[in-house]
Amino acid sequence: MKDDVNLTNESKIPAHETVYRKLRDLVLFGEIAPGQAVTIQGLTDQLDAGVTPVREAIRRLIAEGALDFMGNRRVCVPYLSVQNVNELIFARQAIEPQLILLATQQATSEDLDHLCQIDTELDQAIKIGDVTAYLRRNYRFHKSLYELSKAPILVSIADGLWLRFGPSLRVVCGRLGTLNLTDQHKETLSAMRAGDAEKAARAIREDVIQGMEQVRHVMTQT
Amino acid sequence: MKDDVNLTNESKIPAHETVYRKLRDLVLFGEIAPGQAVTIQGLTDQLDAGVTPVREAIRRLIAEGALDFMGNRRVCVPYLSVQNVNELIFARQAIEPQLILLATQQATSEDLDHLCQIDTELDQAIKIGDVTAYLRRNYRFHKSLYELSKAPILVSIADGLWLRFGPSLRVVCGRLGTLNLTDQHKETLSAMRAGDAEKAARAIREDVIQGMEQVRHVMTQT
DNA sequence: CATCAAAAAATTTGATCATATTGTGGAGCT
DNA sequence: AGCTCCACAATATGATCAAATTTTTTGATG
Repeated sequence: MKDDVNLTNESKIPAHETVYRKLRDLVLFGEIAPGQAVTIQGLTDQLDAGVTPVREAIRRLIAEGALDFMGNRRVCVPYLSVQNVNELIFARQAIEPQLILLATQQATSEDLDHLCQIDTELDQAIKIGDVTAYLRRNYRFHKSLYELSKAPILVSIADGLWLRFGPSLRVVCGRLGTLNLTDQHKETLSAMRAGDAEKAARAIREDVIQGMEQVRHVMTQT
Repeated sequence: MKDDVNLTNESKIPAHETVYRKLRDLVLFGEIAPGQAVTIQGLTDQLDAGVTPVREAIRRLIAEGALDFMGNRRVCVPYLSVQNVNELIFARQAIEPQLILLATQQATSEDLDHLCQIDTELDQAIKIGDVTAYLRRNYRFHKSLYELSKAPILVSIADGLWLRFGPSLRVVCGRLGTLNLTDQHKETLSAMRAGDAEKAARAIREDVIQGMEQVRHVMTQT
């Protein structure tokens, strides 16, 4: 074992788990661009971890579709084809409104307050033009929202979808900036507060379509 | 390295990949029952593989939701709650008809012939009462059908769903036998042959509902 | 100057071993 | 008898090393 002089050692969570989360964030928030190769040795240096945990983390990400295993033992973040974008649009429209429907039935007033706070922080990031903060908070908003549904399988599907189009969101922001970003978060939350599940679901569908159309637009330009 | 005296060595595919597929089949076709624990050492013996490939395979299956990582480093095939079954019903209804829609547009006459052949073999398995063959061929029918859609992301989602309810299908057959199994495969194929994508999609939706209702029925009995 | 072959470097893959953690069974105590 | 505590067994985790495979570099030849 590598001698671990880390005194603040939270040795509850295994290394392959922390490596997984770090690598996942790198992909999800576009810090590793689409098309970019991911080598196992490169990650052991970058994340300061052993080779065994890194390998397991990579396998997990491949299984989730976040990484692509090119036949000749080379791994990279996948490009999205136009076809792929269309699939993602369909899948998100199919799944995420349903999550909102369920979430509306489950949400307490405190839950909605918390979401509202995240959304405020999100708006701050947009105003400053902080792309990284925007991406992280936008993800956190949706993830927190969906988890209210108490529907773990549907949440994991939605999460898997984010992992696929996440890298492209940064590309979109790099091309279009954060200023002309619009979302339907306020409309969603107010509908949820009113208990109007259908309206909240429609608002999220709008949000999804708006976001994905921007992705489609940038993708087809290439 | 373990000395490999295997002369018919198809050394193209790495060990972790073959282990993954074997283990995946074990789960998918219910050879490992829901609730049953999966130990890494148990699998190295059972599958005659090293510990490293087995570990990576397990991580992959966990990522796909086929295995469940209990906090205390114990891994097992998950039970399905009633809530889970409802989620699966929703997700399958949302995704699989769309795959049929796309598949109908893409399918050639030879594709449909091939599917028809699989379906015939499937009927044979039902008639004989061979549960294992039924499960494998039923999966193969749907998987082959969906792959015609040329929509890899949606296919991978559908595949992930099968991985979750697959183990329960064997339980269902064990409880109800194969004799009173009905499906909408013939209707689906004939609609596809006629180019009626909508009708084919409706037929598959029926097939999905019928199958999942049986699962729901058996699950709620417990 | 381009092309192809061989050597070298880098990287993945899988086995093995040391360590840590968890679960279990039994001894001893009240 | 019932309970606690400790020792032992089983298992997971992560580092390290050897082998294999792939990519890159180098050099030679037309």
